[in-house]
Amino acid sequence: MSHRGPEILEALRREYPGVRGTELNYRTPLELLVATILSAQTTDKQVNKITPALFKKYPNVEAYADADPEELQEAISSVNFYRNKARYIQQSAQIILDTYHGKVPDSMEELVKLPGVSRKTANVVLSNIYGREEGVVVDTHVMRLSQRLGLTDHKNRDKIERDLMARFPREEWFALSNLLIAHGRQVCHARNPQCQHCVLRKHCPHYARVVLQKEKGA
DNA sequence: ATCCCGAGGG
DNA sequence: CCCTCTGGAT
Repeated sequence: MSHRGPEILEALRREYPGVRGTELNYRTPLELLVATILSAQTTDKQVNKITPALFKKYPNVEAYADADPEELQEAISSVNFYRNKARYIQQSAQIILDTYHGKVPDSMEELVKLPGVSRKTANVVLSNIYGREEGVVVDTHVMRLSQRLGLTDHKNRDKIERDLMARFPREEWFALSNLLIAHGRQVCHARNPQCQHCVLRKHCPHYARVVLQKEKGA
């Protein structure tokens, strides 16, 4: 089972040589933290559409902390769960100001204390900004592909992350996250996975099942 | 109708 | 484990 790890990574690297990190647009740690909070159950494209104006209106931590809650909501109203997210961003900003001298913390332990930040968001910030691979970014794509590829039997995010961390060496965690996400977006879709174009077919139990189903149906 | 780089609460 | 939040694209 775990022997497929290196082959999967190698095939994905060949397929997506340009993949480096997040597709979210940002210039500072704070901007990435905010963009990542906004990206929950929302496409990166959708987030990138609103962040230029948002970052201009709220240029620093103080601006978010002092923001009028309704104005902040309005500024992000086109993304999903905007009321929760506005609250998370403002509360996180206040904590960063009070506890971390206005600087976005650079450890998993501190990041996950922020409201709206769990391991997934923390991993995005840590790996993209600070070059730290404390874990694997388990988003909806990584979750789905890990299950289809038989890299995990779990459906819980943290358990899937543990399985991936156990199967791949730490120095591959960042690349693995980004490659699985790229493949999920381009080929291994939630609804109609393009298995005919998939470079991981021969490693994929899900594909084997799909083929079997077809043969039986035909 | 279903999905998108989820998190918090029960 | 489950549910809610909740808008825009497909």
